[in-house]
Amino acid sequence: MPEGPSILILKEKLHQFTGRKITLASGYAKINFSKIKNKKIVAIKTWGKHLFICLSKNIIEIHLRMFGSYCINGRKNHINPKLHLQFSGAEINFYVADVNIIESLDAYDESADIMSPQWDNKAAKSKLKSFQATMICDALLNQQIFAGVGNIIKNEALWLSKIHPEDLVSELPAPAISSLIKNCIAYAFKFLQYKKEGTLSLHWHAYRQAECSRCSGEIIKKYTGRAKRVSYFCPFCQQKR
DNA sequence: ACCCATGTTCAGCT
DNA sequence: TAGCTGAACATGGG
Repeated sequence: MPEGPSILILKEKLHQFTGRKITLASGYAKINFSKIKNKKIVAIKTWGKHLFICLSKNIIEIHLRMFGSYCINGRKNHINPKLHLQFSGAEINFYVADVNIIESLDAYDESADIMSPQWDNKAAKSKLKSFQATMICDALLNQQIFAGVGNIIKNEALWLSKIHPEDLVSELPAPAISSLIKNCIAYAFKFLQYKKEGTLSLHWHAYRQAECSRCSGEIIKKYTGRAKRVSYFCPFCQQKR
């Protein structure tokens, strides 16, 4: 489910619950349910792939990881919710998610969130400078630099900027870095739009593609970087430097 | 039916 | 000791 844009959609869907009281909270999450029972939701926020259900005192932090899902005003049949929030005549269920109760959002720097109006290009460039020996495919997935970027955005942004996923940060000239950051943000918002339309996969240029939509050459699938995450790229358009 | 994947943490090793 | 790697988690779609 996740990647920043999908979490933003979740936030929008949960907006209707602001001001509402959690009448009952349950699930197999290892949290102190008494901290959220009978509490009112004051805001729904996000940072990267993290969702925050803000109460007056505490914050419920949810991360959907790879397999997480949710159901608003409904339940899945054969799976127990990690977190079930009951309201008068409404409910929210989260499945297979990481759930924590935290005290503040201080640890989350909004200027590193690719979907935030606070996003800061210069800060990202400056952080990248301390990752010279890191492959760009890994740097893009670093949530401290690009919170919200996942494997789809990574692959598409690299393709758009014609950068090889295994290039080291040190090998990339400044204009390439600028282009990559620009495309990253721009594509994240395209992702948001396509996801809402239900047309996300129709717009992929590299991710899970067989053929490059620019040169018609073969797209390579390779496990790259420290994280050994899949990169899809066109070896012709995205030449190694 | 099997394989794979929009993610991250952490134990355990060198 | 610090840095790295693979395991672990766990579901659903192709």
